[in-house]
Amino acid sequence: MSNMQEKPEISNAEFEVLDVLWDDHPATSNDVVVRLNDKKDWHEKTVKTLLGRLVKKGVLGFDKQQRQYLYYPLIAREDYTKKETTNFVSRLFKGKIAPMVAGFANQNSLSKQDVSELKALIKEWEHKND
Amino acid sequence: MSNMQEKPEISNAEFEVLDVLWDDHPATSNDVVVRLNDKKDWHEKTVKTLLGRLVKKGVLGFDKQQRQYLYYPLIAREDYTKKETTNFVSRLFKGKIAPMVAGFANQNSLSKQDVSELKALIKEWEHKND
DNA sequence: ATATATCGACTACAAGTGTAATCAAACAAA
DNA sequence: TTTGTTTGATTACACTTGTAGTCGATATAT
Repeated sequence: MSNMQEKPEISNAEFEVLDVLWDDHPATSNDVVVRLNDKKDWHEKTVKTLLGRLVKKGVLGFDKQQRQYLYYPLIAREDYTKKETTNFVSRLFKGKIAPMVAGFANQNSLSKQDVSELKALIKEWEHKND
Repeated sequence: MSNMQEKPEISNAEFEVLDVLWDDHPATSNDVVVRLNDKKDWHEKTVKTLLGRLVKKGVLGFDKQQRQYLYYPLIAREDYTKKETTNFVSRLFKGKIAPMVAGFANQNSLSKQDVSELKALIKEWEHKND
Protein backbone atom coordinates (compact mmCIF):
# COMPACT_ATOMS: atom_id res chain seq x y z
CA MET A 1 0.00 0.00 0.00
CA SER A 2 1.61 3.20 -1.02
CA ASN A 3 -0.47 6.33 -1.13
CA MET A 4 -1.41 6.46 2.55
CA GLN A 5 -1.82 10.19 2.90
CA GLU A 6 -0.99 12.04 6.06
CA LYS A 7 -4.41 12.38 7.70
CA PRO A 8 -6.38 15.24 6.15
CA GLU A 9 -7.04 17.50 9.18
CA ILE A 10 -10.45 18.76 8.29
CA SER A 11 -11.46 21.97 10.00
CA ASN A 12 -14.88 22.55 11.50
CA ALA A 13 -16.16 24.71 8.69
CA GLU A 14 -14.74 22.33 6.13
CA PHE A 15 -16.48 19.47 7.84
CA GLU A 16 -19.89 21.05 7.34
CA VAL A 17 -19.25 21.20 3.63
CA LEU A 18 -18.00 17.66 3.48
CA ASP A 19 -21.01 16.56 5.45
CA VAL A 20 -23.54 17.74 2.90
CA LEU A 21 -21.52 16.04 0.20
CA TRP A 22 -21.57 12.81 2.13
CA ASP A 23 -25.32 13.10 2.30
CA ASP A 24 -25.59 13.37 -1.44
CA HIS A 25 -23.10 13.62 -4.23
CA PRO A 26 -21.87 14.57 -6.68
CA ALA A 27 -23.01 18.14 -6.36
CA THR A 28 -22.06 21.50 -7.84
CA SER A 29 -20.75 24.22 -5.60
CA ASN A 30 -24.09 25.84 -5.90
CA ASP A 31 -25.91 22.75 -4.74
CA VAL A 32 -23.71 22.76 -1.71
CA VAL A 33 -24.34 26.43 -1.08
CA VAL A 34 -28.08 25.92 -1.28
CA ARG A 35 -28.09 22.89 0.94
CA LEU A 36 -25.98 24.66 3.54
CA ASN A 37 -28.28 27.63 3.69
CA ASP A 38 -30.52 25.71 6.03
CA LYS A 39 -27.92 25.20 8.70
CA LYS A 40 -25.31 27.83 8.15
CA ASP A 41 -25.38 31.46 7.32
CA TRP A 42 -22.42 31.46 5.00
CA HIS A 43 -21.71 33.58 2.01
CA GLU A 44 -21.46 31.77 -1.26
CA LYS A 45 -17.82 32.77 -1.52
CA THR A 46 -17.07 31.21 1.80
CA VAL A 47 -18.49 27.89 0.76
CA LYS A 48 -16.49 27.94 -2.45
CA THR A 49 -13.32 28.66 -0.55
CA LEU A 50 -14.01 25.68 1.66
CA LEU A 51 -14.67 23.45 -1.32
CA GLY A 52 -11.36 24.54 -2.79
CA ARG A 53 -9.51 23.86 0.40
CA LEU A 54 -11.02 20.41 0.68
CA VAL A 55 -9.94 19.65 -2.86
CA LYS A 56 -6.44 20.83 -2.12
CA LYS A 57 -6.36 18.63 0.95
CA GLY A 58 -7.33 15.62 -1.09
CA VAL A 59 -10.64 15.21 0.70
CA LEU A 60 -12.80 16.04 -2.30
CA GLY A 61 -12.51 15.28 -5.97
CA PHE A 62 -14.48 16.71 -8.85
CA ASP A 63 -15.42 16.13 -12.44
CA LYS A 64 -15.58 19.04 -14.76
CA GLN A 65 -18.94 19.56 -16.37
CA GLN A 66 -18.80 22.45 -18.81
CA ARG A 67 -17.71 25.27 -16.64
CA GLN A 68 -18.90 23.87 -13.33
CA TYR A 69 -17.41 21.20 -11.13
CA LEU A 70 -19.20 18.22 -9.74
CA TYR A 71 -17.70 17.52 -6.35
CA TYR A 72 -17.64 14.27 -4.47
CA PRO A 73 -15.93 12.96 -1.32
CA LEU A 74 -12.75 10.96 -1.60
CA ILE A 75 -12.97 9.57 1.89
CA ALA A 76 -15.85 7.62 3.35
CA ARG A 77 -17.85 9.08 6.19
CA GLU A 78 -17.54 5.89 8.13
CA ASP A 79 -13.80 5.78 7.88
CA TYR A 80 -13.56 9.34 8.99
CA THR A 81 -15.95 9.03 11.90
CA LYS A 82 -14.35 5.85 13.11
CA LYS A 83 -10.94 7.40 13.14
CA GLU A 84 -12.13 10.57 14.80
CA THR A 85 -14.03 8.62 17.40
CA THR A 86 -11.04 6.53 18.31
CA ASN A 87 -9.03 9.67 18.63
CA PHE A 88 -11.62 11.42 20.70
CA VAL A 89 -12.13 8.56 23.10
CA SER A 90 -8.44 8.09 23.46
CA ARG A 91 -7.80 11.75 24.25
CA LEU A 92 -10.70 12.45 26.53
CA PHE A 93 -11.36 9.07 28.07
CA LYS A 94 -8.05 7.27 27.98
CA GLY A 95 -9.49 4.99 25.35
CA LYS A 96 -12.31 3.68 27.52
CA ILE A 97 -15.67 3.77 25.82
CA ALA A 98 -17.93 3.11 28.78
CA PRO A 99 -17.14 6.32 30.67
CA MET A 100 -17.88 8.22 27.55
CA VAL A 101 -21.26 6.67 27.16
CA ALA A 102 -21.91 7.26 30.82
CA GLY A 103 -21.08 10.93 30.52
CA PHE A 104 -23.14 11.30 27.43
CA ALA A 105 -26.14 9.65 28.96
CA ASN A 106 -25.81 11.74 32.02
CA GLN A 107 -25.85 14.93 30.02
CA ASN A 108 -28.43 13.94 27.47
CA SER A 109 -30.92 11.23 28.06
CA LEU A 110 -30.97 8.03 26.20
CA SER A 111 -34.05 7.16 24.29
CA LYS A 112 -35.55 3.73 24.41
CA GLN A 113 -34.15 3.29 20.97
CA ASP A 114 -30.63 4.19 22.00
CA VAL A 115 -30.82 1.69 24.79
CA SER A 116 -32.08 -1.11 22.65
CA GLU A 117 -29.47 -0.42 20.01
CA LEU A 118 -26.77 -0.54 22.60
CA LYS A 119 -28.14 -3.77 23.95
CA ALA A 120 -28.08 -5.24 20.50
CA LEU A 121 -24.47 -4.24 20.05
CA ILE A 122 -23.54 -5.82 23.30
CA LYS A 123 -25.30 -9.01 22.59
CA GLU A 124 -23.48 -9.17 19.32
CA TRP A 125 -20.12 -8.90 21.01
CA GLU A 126 -20.81 -11.40 23.65
CA HIS A 127 -21.66 -13.74 20.86
CA LYS A 128 -18.58 -13.06 18.88
CA ASN A 129 -16.13 -12.83 21.69
CA ASP A 130 -16.91 -16.07 23.48
CA MET B 1 -26.58 33.59 37.12
CA SER B 2 -24.45 36.03 35.21
CA ASN B 3 -20.93 35.22 34.21
CA MET B 4 -21.69 32.44 31.72
CA GLN B 5 -18.63 32.74 29.58
CA GLU B 6 -18.64 31.96 25.88
CA LYS B 7 -17.30 28.41 25.83
CA PRO B 8 -13.53 28.36 26.26
CA GLU B 9 -12.36 26.74 22.99
CA ILE B 10 -9.39 24.84 24.27
CA SER B 11 -6.85 23.91 21.64
CA ASN B 12 -5.19 20.52 21.40
CA ALA B 13 -1.92 21.62 22.90
CA GLU B 14 -3.73 23.54 25.61
CA PHE B 15 -5.74 20.47 26.42
CA GLU B 16 -2.63 18.47 27.20
CA VAL B 17 -1.63 21.04 29.75
CA LEU B 18 -5.06 21.20 31.27
CA ASP B 19 -5.11 17.44 31.43
CA VAL B 20 -2.10 17.15 33.68
CA LEU B 21 -3.60 19.78 35.92
CA TRP B 22 -6.80 17.83 36.14
CA ASP B 23 -4.77 14.85 37.23
CA ASP B 24 -3.22 16.76 40.06
CA HIS B 25 -3.36 20.34 41.18
CA PRO B 26 -2.42 22.91 42.13
CA ALA B 27 0.93 22.78 40.43
CA THR B 28 3.65 25.21 39.48
CA SER B 29 4.49 25.73 35.86
CA ASN B 30 7.55 23.67 36.46
CA ASP B 31 5.58 20.78 37.84
CA VAL B 32 3.55 20.86 34.69
CA VAL B 33 6.63 20.98 32.52
CA VAL B 34 8.11 18.00 34.29
CA ARG B 35 4.93 15.98 34.16
CA LEU B 36 4.53 16.68 30.46
CA ASN B 37 8.03 15.54 29.64
CA ASP B 38 6.80 11.98 29.64
CA LYS B 39 4.26 12.43 26.90
CA LYS B 40 5.29 15.50 25.00
CA ASP B 41 8.54 16.87 23.78
CA TRP B 42 7.83 20.49 24.48
CA HIS B 43 10.15 23.28 25.42
CA GLU B 44 9.59 24.78 28.80
CA LYS B 45 8.68 28.07 27.18
CA THR B 46 5.99 26.40 25.14
CA VAL B 47 4.34 24.99 28.20
CA LYS B 48 4.42 28.36 29.92
CA THR B 49 2.84 30.00 26.93
CA LEU B 50 0.07 27.46 27.02
CA LEU B 51 -0.46 28.00 30.74
CA GLY B 52 -0.74 31.71 30.10
CA ARG B 53 -3.23 31.24 27.31
CA LEU B 54 -5.37 28.98 29.46
CA VAL B 55 -5.38 31.59 32.19
CA LYS B 56 -6.39 34.27 29.72
CA LYS B 57 -9.17 32.06 28.48
CA GLY B 58 -10.48 31.62 31.99
CA VAL B 59 -9.76 27.92 32.03
CA LEU B 60 -7.08 28.08 34.70
CA GLY B 61 -6.66 30.14 37.81
CA PHE B 62 -3.63 30.54 39.99
CA ASP B 63 -2.49 31.62 43.40
CA LYS B 64 0.69 33.53 43.75
CA GLN B 65 3.25 31.90 45.91
CA GLN B 66 6.25 34.16 46.25
CA ARG B 67 7.32 34.53 42.68
CA GLN B 68 5.74 31.40 41.33
CA TYR B 69 2.18 30.64 40.46
CA LEU B 70 0.21 27.67 41.60
CA TYR B 71 -2.16 26.81 38.82
CA TYR B 72 -5.44 24.97 39.06
CA PRO B 73 -8.33 24.24 36.70
CA LEU B 74 -11.43 26.41 36.81
CA ILE B 75 -13.55 23.93 34.96
CA ALA B 76 -14.15 20.34 35.90
CA ARG B 77 -12.92 17.60 33.66
CA GLU B 78 -16.28 15.93 33.75
CA ASP B 79 -18.13 19.01 32.69
CA TYR B 80 -15.75 19.54 29.87
CA THR B 81 -15.79 15.99 28.61
CA LYS B 82 -19.55 15.78 28.83
CA LYS B 83 -19.96 18.90 26.79
CA GLU B 84 -17.40 17.88 24.24
CA THR B 85 -18.92 14.47 23.92
CA THR B 86 -22.38 15.84 23.31
CA ASN B 87 -20.93 18.10 20.70
CA PHE B 88 -18.98 15.40 19.04
CA VAL B 89 -21.87 12.97 18.90
CA SER B 90 -24.15 15.63 17.60
CA ARG B 91 -21.77 16.67 14.83
CA LEU B 92 -20.57 13.31 13.68
CA PHE B 93 -23.49 11.04 14.54
CA LYS B 94 -26.54 13.28 14.44
CA GLY B 95 -26.76 12.96 18.20
CA LYS B 96 -27.11 9.18 18.23
CA ILE B 97 -24.76 7.46 20.63
CA ALA B 98 -25.21 3.87 19.49
CA PRO B 99 -23.67 4.33 16.04
CA MET B 100 -20.71 5.93 17.64
CA VAL B 101 -20.18 3.03 19.98
CA ALA B 102 -20.63 0.67 17.06
CA GLY B 103 -18.01 2.45 15.02
CA PHE B 104 -15.63 2.55 17.92
CA ALA B 105 -15.97 -1.11 18.66
CA ASN B 106 -15.52 -1.95 15.06
CA GLN B 107 -12.28 -0.06 14.89
CA ASN B 108 -10.91 -1.01 18.28
CA SER B 109 -11.94 -4.05 20.15
CA LEU B 110 -13.90 -3.97 23.31
CA SER B 111 -12.50 -5.66 26.33
CA LYS B 112 -14.58 -7.84 28.54
CA GLN B 113 -14.49 -5.02 31.00
CA ASP B 114 -15.81 -2.49 28.52
CA VAL B 115 -18.68 -4.76 27.73
CA SER B 116 -19.60 -5.40 31.30
CA GLU B 117 -19.43 -1.71 32.12
CA LEU B 118 -21.73 -0.94 29.27
CA LYS B 119 -24.11 -3.60 30.42
CA ALA B 120 -24.13 -2.12 33.86
CA LEU B 121 -24.93 1.30 32.49
CA ILE B 122 -27.78 -0.04 30.47
CA LYS B 123 -29.22 -1.95 33.30
CA GLU B 124 -29.15 1.17 35.34
CA TRP B 125 -31.21 3.06 32.81
CA GLU B 126 -33.73 0.43 32.32
CA HIS B 127 -34.20 0.59 36.03
CA LYS B 128 -34.48 4.31 36.22
CA ASN B 129 -36.43 4.91 33.07
CA ASP B 130 -39.22 2.45 33.58
C1' DA C 1 27.31 42.29 47.32
C1' DT C 2 27.42 40.56 42.87
C1' DA C 3 26.65 37.30 39.32
C1' DT C 4 23.47 34.15 37.74
C1' DA C 5 19.49 31.39 37.32
C1' DT C 6 14.52 31.58 37.02
C1' DC C 7 9.86 33.41 36.88
C1' DG C 8 6.03 35.32 34.52
C1' DA C 9 5.08 38.97 30.78
C1' DC C 10 5.59 40.19 26.36
C1' DT C 11 6.99 39.48 21.64
C1' DA C 12 7.65 36.61 17.37
C1' DC C 13 6.33 34.34 13.55
C1' DA C 14 4.68 30.89 10.21
C1' DA C 15 0.71 27.89 9.25
C1' DG C 16 -4.15 27.10 9.59
C1' DT C 17 -8.93 28.99 9.81
C1' DG C 18 -13.11 31.75 9.22
C1' DT C 19 -14.85 34.69 6.28
C1' DA C 20 -15.04 36.82 2.34
C1' DA C 21 -13.70 40.14 -2.14
C1' DT C 22 -11.54 40.53 -6.65
C1' DC C 23 -10.25 38.79 -11.20
C1' DA C 24 -10.24 36.60 -15.56
C1' DA C 25 -12.80 33.54 -18.45
C1' DA C 26 -17.00 31.73 -20.10
C1' DC C 27 -21.74 31.87 -20.61
C1' DA C 28 -26.32 34.13 -20.96
C1' DA C 29 -29.37 37.99 -21.95
C1' DA C 30 -30.66 41.76 -24.68
C1' DT D 1 -22.62 41.96 -30.24
C1' DT D 2 -22.27 44.31 -26.10
C1' DT D 3 -23.24 43.64 -21.33
C1' DG D 4 -24.15 41.50 -17.30
C1' DT D 5 -23.74 37.09 -14.71
C1' DT D 6 -21.66 33.12 -12.88
C1' DT D 7 -17.58 30.05 -12.18
C1' DG D 8 -13.49 28.63 -10.28
C1' DA D 9 -8.76 30.80 -9.10
C1' DT D 10 -6.37 33.97 -6.60
C1' DT D 11 -5.87 37.24 -3.04
C1' DA D 12 -7.08 39.35 1.55
C1' DC D 13 -6.97 39.77 6.24
C1' DA D 14 -7.61 39.22 11.14
C1' DC D 15 -7.51 35.59 14.61
C1' DT D 16 -5.87 31.19 16.50
C1' DT D 17 -2.40 27.83 17.25
C1' DG D 18 2.10 25.63 17.72
C1' DT D 19 6.34 26.62 19.10
C1' DA D 20 9.44 29.23 21.07
C1' DG D 21 12.73 33.68 22.23
C1' DT D 22 13.54 38.07 24.79
C1' DC D 23 13.01 41.11 28.81
C1' DG D 24 12.75 42.97 33.32
C1' DA D 25 12.32 41.65 37.97
C1' DT D 26 13.25 38.67 41.61
C1' DA D 27 15.55 34.78 44.01
C1' DT D 28 19.74 32.20 44.71
C1' DA D 29 24.61 31.06 44.86
C1' DT D 30 29.10 32.62 45.77
